[in-house]
Amino acid sequence: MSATIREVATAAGVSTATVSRALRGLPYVDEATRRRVVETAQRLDYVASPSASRLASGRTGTIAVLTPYVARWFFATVISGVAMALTEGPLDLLLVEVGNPERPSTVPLEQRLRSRADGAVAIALPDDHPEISQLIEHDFPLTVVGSLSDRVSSVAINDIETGRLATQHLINLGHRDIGLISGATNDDGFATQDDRTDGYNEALTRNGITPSPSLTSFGSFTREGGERAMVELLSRETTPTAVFCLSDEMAFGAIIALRRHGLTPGIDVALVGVDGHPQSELANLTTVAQPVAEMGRLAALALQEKLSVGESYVPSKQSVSVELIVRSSSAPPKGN
Amino acid sequence: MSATIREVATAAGVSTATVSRALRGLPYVDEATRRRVVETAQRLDYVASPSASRLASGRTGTIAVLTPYVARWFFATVISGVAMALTEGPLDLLLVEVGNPERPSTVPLEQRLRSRADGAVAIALPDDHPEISQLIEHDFPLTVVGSLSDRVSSVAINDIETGRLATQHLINLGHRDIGLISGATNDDGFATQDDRTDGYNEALTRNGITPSPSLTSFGSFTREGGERAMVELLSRETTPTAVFCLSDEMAFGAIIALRRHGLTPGIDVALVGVDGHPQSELANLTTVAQPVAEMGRLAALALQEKLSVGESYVPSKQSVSVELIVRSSSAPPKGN
DNA sequence: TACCAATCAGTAAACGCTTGCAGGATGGAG
DNA sequence: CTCCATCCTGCAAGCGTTTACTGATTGGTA
Repeated sequence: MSATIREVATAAGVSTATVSRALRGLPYVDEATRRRVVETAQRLDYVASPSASRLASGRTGTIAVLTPYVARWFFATVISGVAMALTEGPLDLLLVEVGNPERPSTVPLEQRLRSRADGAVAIALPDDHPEISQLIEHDFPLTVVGSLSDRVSSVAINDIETGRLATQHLINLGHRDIGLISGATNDDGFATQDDRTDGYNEALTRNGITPSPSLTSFGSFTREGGERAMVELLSRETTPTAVFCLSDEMAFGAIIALRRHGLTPGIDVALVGVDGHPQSELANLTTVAQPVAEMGRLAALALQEKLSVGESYVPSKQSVSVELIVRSSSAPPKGN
Repeated sequence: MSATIREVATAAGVSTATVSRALRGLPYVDEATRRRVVETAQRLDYVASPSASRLASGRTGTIAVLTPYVARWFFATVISGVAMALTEGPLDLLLVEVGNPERPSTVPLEQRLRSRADGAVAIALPDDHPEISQLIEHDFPLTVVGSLSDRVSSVAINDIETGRLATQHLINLGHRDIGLISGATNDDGFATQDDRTDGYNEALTRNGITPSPSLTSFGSFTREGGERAMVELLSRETTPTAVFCLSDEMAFGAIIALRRHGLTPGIDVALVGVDGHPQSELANLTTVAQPVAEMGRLAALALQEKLSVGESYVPSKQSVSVELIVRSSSAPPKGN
């Protein structure tokens, strides 16, 4: 195999303790000795065995990313943000699928992470998700992105404001019958969804419009779902002149549905999404953009902070700002 | 902390060796003993320390995914395919950024992986990429997806056929001046790109059309790049009536560029992409679709096969089939 | 009945680091 | 010149598993 610390020690004429200290930049090592050790290690192509140092030190030097999906844009982009933050240091990134309803896991999350990662950042998983909650109770260092939390550090946009912003934009354009394409129909605590919906309702109410449940449908945050949801809205008694989609991907689906019905987004039905998805420009989609990669980076940094501070760490809530990007999918209603 | 194997052993009234064997399902342990051990382990909430078993066994139970990008659709989707294959077993997935020109790494890849993963699957990295090549020379178990290789197992589409298919489609529609939006301008061995280009040239030649370098531009496989490349093509002396884009994302950029110039894809300029990107439907983009997630899954399976077989493993080349999906972005030239 | 193969279980030696502890220099202060 | 704090280094005890080996049963066979 590869050289061991003992071989390096022998070759450099020191003890393994000194090699260990020298290579990790610990104090109390003579500069000349350190140079000699480093040089020897290089010459022997020595790299410390992670398993051995993990076992001995109790630290794993890896952080886990917990995500329900890895290929969907939002999730993949957060992951890349985390990766970005990590490549600065020597930390490993362990990818763990969690909370994907289609592929439930058999082993409890806490057990899958124990002695395997020093901490984790969870993507779009609320802190009351069963597995996440369990993790927190075990005092597993955690940071969440995509939802705010009182229990652990979190990075997210203000979802209420986001909903308000998008809806107000449509109202300003003159729309009154504003539909909503939401996510999951079962209301099991998906805060993001609830908050955006609250913002939507708030904006309506504030402008003297009574929210109507008949203008809401659900698209499970997927393109296909968005398509179905739009079709459904189009088949309701009163059809909206504008629709607020809780994600760009659902908005993409909505666009496709409109097209199928011979309708044009922005002409026949105004559309606003959320995300700032790369393809929103292509789709001419008005959207409330969030700095997704940056959110991942911030979450990773917060986690590292927590890991280095230890016990006395105080959870922080970072709320990053969104930006309304207006494109031709949102325009005044036909009459105007 | 958590229970150790010794505590379980004591509690179950056996030796640690027996616990180890019982829990891992090894033979030569009495069924009654095994049950007792398993039950005890469960009761004590025991989970074997990965570091310890890795150190003792020499196996890491981890496979690394090497990728230049984690957020781009193709890469993210391959990763998800790998993850899919891994969740069947107890393997960890280590995510490693490699070969992203914008963020070069300081430590040699081989050292970053040594004793850290049992094997790796590399995404869209040719087997003659410096770091990958070095890995292969060190006999590090590797599988590549996105390019075929003679040195290690690989999963990919037939890129030549892909180029031919797309180009022939355009020719069949009646086009003669068929442009090409390729990837990187510097020809450092990106086989995928070269092969698709070969297929393009072949199709042209076979139909009596002489390929002209003045109809090629480069978009670095990004949307922005595709946009620039299209703008450039539109400014050439003879402008193509159709353009073959080596990726859907570049085609998206091309569409945007066309729109800026008041041109309509499929009417003024026919467009074909490669990938089967989820948003290709939204963009009405004709594309040569590849089963990306499946490719990731196959690569992961091949790697596991290699790991379990060992020395005598013979590298395999898996060529998965593509499918031309025709949409309105490709239509006969205006005159017809 | 004697013998052997197959099963089951335990002992203890790795695996390759980290780190508490202690000892030897060294140099400045008193 | 003595004393002490500081710096440097080595010793050796873990860290928690895995896995040869060895030994003890057991049951089948000749």
